[in-house]
Amino acid sequence: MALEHLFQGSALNAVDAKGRVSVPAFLRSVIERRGDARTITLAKHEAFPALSAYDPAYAALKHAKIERLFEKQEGDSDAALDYQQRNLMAFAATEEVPYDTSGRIVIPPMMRRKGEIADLALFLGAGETFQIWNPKLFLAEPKIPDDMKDIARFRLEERGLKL
Amino acid sequence: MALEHLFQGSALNAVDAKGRVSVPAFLRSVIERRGDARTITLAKHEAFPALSAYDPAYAALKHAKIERLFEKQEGDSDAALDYQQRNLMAFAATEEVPYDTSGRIVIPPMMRRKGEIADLALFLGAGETFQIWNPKLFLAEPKIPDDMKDIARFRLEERGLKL
DNA sequence: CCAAATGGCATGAATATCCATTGTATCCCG
DNA sequence: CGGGATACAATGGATATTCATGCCATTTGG
Repeated sequence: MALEHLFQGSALNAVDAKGRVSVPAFLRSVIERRGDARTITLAKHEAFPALSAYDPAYAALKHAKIERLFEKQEGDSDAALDYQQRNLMAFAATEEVPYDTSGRIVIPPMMRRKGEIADLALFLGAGETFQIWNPKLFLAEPKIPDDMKDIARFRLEERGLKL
Repeated sequence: MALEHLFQGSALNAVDAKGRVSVPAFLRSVIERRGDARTITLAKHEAFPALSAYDPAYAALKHAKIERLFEKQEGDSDAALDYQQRNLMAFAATEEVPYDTSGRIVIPPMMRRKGEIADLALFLGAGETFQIWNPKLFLAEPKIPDDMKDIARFRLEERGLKL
């Protein structure tokens, strides 16, 4: 059980007033190699103030992971509740959005709020999934090691922004 | 689970103004024997002021290791955070670049900065991966034994450079 | 009928692809 | 054993494509 193509790399793109943003081409190419879809599922990240994003192929894998975890925990007192919550988290709390011919998505208002996305979106490959951050929050996040933050610093600098 | 073909040997190639550099043919042949890809993933080396480089086959191996480790630790209090950090380190902090028909890659600006690569690139086979150094930094690195540095000295001399 | 959302097009910059030249190691035949 | 010929590798430069993004047109829903 493993996905063949992995998301990697980073990019910083502009979010316009309508919440539209280009998904970097190198991430789209992974989606299109994994399947023939042109959609992205967005979710609040479990651990960070950011969005987690993935394609339909990963959604199936995610489901399998939840099932497996449940089997492992079976018998634990709160396993059933945990299982329900994970499923809701994975499916109710997500939104699927298509990207257009030029590779742009509209971040739905709820997700924009949950991920605290403003006018810049930092895309980070994370293997099976990728993440979308407000670069400001990424730099402020204590759980992110400092040398990782260099990615954001570099991408901002590249655009002539410093923050 | 081990890769059959290993990177070995050394070479010193020129980096042009656009950041283009030829990947030595003997390294490319290993990549192409491991899989059918023609891309290289670049990362900052964990211990040295240099770049670590590998092919998609090795990236998949790395991904599998991270997943297995997580499944083993699942339930531990900080397993989830550890997992997230490992994934970001392995995938967000790296960049995948294709090489063209003549075997050249463009070192992305961020990697060029992280690896402190100037106008010469020293390629060193390291088994499962290979490294790309600024030869000047290689010679200056205290953790590298002197007889290893003879490789760089020889390659420089070969080009009529001394440093 | 208006406001907002969506899809399509234009542009400038960044990127990739192609072609040409040079150098070097190898091979073959004299 | 020597010398030329040949193939491959590395590199420089020019051209062609692609990407991100602003702008405008069309649609949709209230």
